[in-house]
Amino acid sequence: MTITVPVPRPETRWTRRKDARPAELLAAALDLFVERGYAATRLDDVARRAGVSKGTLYLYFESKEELFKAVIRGGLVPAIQRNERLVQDHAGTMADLLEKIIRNWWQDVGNSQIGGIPKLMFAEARNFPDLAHFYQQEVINRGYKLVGEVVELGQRRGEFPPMDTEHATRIVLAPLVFLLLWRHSFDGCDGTRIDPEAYLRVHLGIILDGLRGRPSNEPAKAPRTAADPATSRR
Amino acid sequence: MTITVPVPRPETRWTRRKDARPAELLAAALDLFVERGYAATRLDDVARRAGVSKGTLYLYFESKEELFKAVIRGGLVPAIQRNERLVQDHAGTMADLLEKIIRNWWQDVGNSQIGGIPKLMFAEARNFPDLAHFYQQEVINRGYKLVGEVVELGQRRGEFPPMDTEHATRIVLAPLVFLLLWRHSFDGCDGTRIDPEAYLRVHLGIILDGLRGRPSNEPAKAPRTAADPATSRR
Amino acid sequence: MTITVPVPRPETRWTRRKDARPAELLAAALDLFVERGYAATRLDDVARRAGVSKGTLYLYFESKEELFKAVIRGGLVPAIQRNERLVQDHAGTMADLLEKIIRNWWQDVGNSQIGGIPKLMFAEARNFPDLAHFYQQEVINRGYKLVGEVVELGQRRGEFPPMDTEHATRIVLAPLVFLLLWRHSFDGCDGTRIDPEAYLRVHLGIILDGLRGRPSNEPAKAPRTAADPATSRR
Amino acid sequence: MTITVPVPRPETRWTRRKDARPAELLAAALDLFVERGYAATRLDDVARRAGVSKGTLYLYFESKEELFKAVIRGGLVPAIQRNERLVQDHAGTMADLLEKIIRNWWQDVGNSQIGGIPKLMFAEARNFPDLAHFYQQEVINRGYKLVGEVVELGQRRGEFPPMDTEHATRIVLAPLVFLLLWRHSFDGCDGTRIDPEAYLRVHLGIILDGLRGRPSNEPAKAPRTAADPATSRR
DNA sequence: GATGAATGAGGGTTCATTCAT
DNA sequence: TATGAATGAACCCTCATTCAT
Repeated sequence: MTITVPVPRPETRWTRRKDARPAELLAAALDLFVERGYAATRLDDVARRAGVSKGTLYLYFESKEELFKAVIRGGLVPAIQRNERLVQDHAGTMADLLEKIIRNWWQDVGNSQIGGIPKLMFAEARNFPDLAHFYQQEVINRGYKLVGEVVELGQRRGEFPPMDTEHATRIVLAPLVFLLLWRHSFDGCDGTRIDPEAYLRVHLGIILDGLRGRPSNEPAKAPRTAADPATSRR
Repeated sequence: MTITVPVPRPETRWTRRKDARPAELLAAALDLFVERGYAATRLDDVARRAGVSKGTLYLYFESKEELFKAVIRGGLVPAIQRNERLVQDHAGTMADLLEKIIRNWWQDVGNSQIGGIPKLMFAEARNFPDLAHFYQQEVINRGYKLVGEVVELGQRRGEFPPMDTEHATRIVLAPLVFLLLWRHSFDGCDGTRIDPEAYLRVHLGIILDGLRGRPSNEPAKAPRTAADPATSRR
Repeated sequence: MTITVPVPRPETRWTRRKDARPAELLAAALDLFVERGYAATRLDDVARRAGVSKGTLYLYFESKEELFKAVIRGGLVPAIQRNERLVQDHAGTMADLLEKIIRNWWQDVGNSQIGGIPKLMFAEARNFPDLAHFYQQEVINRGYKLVGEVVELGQRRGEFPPMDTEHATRIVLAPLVFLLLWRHSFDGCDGTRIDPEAYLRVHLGIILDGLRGRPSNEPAKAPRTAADPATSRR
Repeated sequence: MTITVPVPRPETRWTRRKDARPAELLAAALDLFVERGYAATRLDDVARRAGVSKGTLYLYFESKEELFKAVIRGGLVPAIQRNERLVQDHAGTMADLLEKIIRNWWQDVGNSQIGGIPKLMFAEARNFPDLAHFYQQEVINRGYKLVGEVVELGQRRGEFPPMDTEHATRIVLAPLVFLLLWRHSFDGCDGTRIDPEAYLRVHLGIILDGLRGRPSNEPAKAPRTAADPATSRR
């Protein structure tokens, strides 16, 4: 019915195809929400950043709250799904799997703006109970289950000793969450900047072997020289 | 307008020595800031909760921002100081010291309202750079240094293997921060509730020995009270 | 962008002869204006109800105000004209004529949506002076003159006693206007619903007996169909 | 508790006692609502007319809708009550009573701004169902009952002939309502202005002669010469 | 002629802040 | 010191109107 002719459209402000708008708006909103928080973000600014007028926002989102929800919904689930597939297909050790998951997750989430969503969610969970519920179902619980399965499988295989898997899973996840929060709050604020690669490497090392290290023969971790992680653990 | 009869009224609301006021106001403000976040907290509510009128707030704090800063400033420093003294006086193993610190900290911070401050600070750090700076100096860095010294000393004494102490310290702290954030956001929201005691115990266990546990013969760590974790985990 | 294939599509929505459009739009607008009032009616809704897009409205009406005026203008004049002809052609008593007029008018106006126009006009007269002027000229004055002539003729013929015809005419009309307003506002709102037939019958009875006086024992007025009112009133 | 000293207060803008404010605000709101209708009335204007800022409105009324409701509530009920008492205490004929009621009502309502409320209510009843309900209960039904009792008593006493009292009551009231609406809409718009006194006199004459029937030969009503109404009916 | 995405002025509402008492 | 009425800037949201397609 509608035929898009290859004529180069002069890109007037409101000739942009409707399909692109929501994504642009969500991107702008994500930026600002992450940067300033929910309340401090003015829809005027979101609109301006997306290059549209304020009213246009309301063609696509019913309210600020709905916009917020849409940002949350679109943001993290895909990254989780990727790792869910990874877990199903993985063949090697659980330690390797954990490393891969962490690496993936950092690539997908840590380096992009959506990594700022958890900060938002922690801040606003009590103000938006239904949204918190949604987030817990779709992000937290799925991520938790994902890692939990790895931990549990590791135990069953004898790779990890028996333990309280529920809490152990949380301990595995906590430093990842912390890193995200840090990056979107204090990081660089005082000159201090956490190097994510190194931080994650150490996290993995500690998770696997603890501060006291593996009494076995090989060195758990070379402090700060940042040996090739693949080497340091084989 | 209101005529104060010269009868000595020893305990009316507004006869209270003014010294108590700031603390009452800060307590009320803390409650609400923690519960709702900075922007969503109305000074009206703070005043009402403190049992004063809105105008009175301005006798003690120049603005909402100043009130917020005062809340943050007053919040965590004392808890840190306690542990700083603990480190200086400690005699036993670093593992024991770590356990004590965590326990203290949970007692002081985890169970009180001030435990909600980190959530606030993460959320608002980018909106209040100077406050973030203060918080980083007075809370984060001091807490970091505190734990960092323990880790480092553990290494020098040979209790811990050599490692990247800076990141290791963060990995030790991250689950503590996470627990605080969780309690003031999602905890109980979905029926899921983290049991702090158990969580911290597992945390300590993992930190010290990792998921893979200590292959040697001695029990990883018997967290004070609890049954042998090996047991408790089936 | 949209390419119309030369296949003759005989009855698509937008192939309709443009002559029908204005009437459809006016009908939709009338419905909504009557239901919600001028300000609360959104052009979006008018367009949707007429099955066109919002922009199309502006092909036919310069503005919301013009649309409103068109609705009002088109509304009642035909009904008035019908009765004007009736008066000219009538042969019998004035009482009969009055009854016929009232009956006609209720048929034409009372049961249709245009009966809601007076409510609109009373509400908006002060906001649209020129429209009020038009309405007064074309509807009120003509209706007034119409009934006034009947009253006056009745007097001259001796059918009615002498009286202040101007106000008497208004008194004749007022209950008719009231009925219209009622139907489009409170009717049925509280369970109370005025039965127009009975109401009009009583009105006629009162008006006539008032105008003519009751010569004494004979039944006031037997409105066409209905059971003898004397009976119907116990 | 609060002692109002007789010192002439310099009448600063916001020293005005809180007690006076609501009435001032309601008066301003009434004026504007009546003049422009509900939607077209801006709270800014209401505030300005009352000599306060917009925010002040919200100290006294939760929303525009509540303000509207308050205007309605305060407006008409007292006038009704006055006539309710009148009915209870009345000793003479029902015709006299009706005349008094109409006269009172015009004094209380017709000449003041609150006479504009019915116009508002008819216009907005469908948009505010709960308000319509309230109005019907507190104003319409009470007024209806008031007049209905007079009519019914007149019948039982033989002063009026038997009739359908329910509708007859409405026919008595309709011209009164009409007059109010007229005054707040078209009156004077086209040069035409209804003289309330004369109009009401004629109304009464018609109603009574209709209700009582003409005793026979005496002239019902001298057209527009405005004979003393007391005379014209005895 | 018809569309519907885009606009932007305008109004209701909130709330930090002020200040006469 | 304490009050709380008053302020007014700011923000969310609506909707009549426009215009490229």
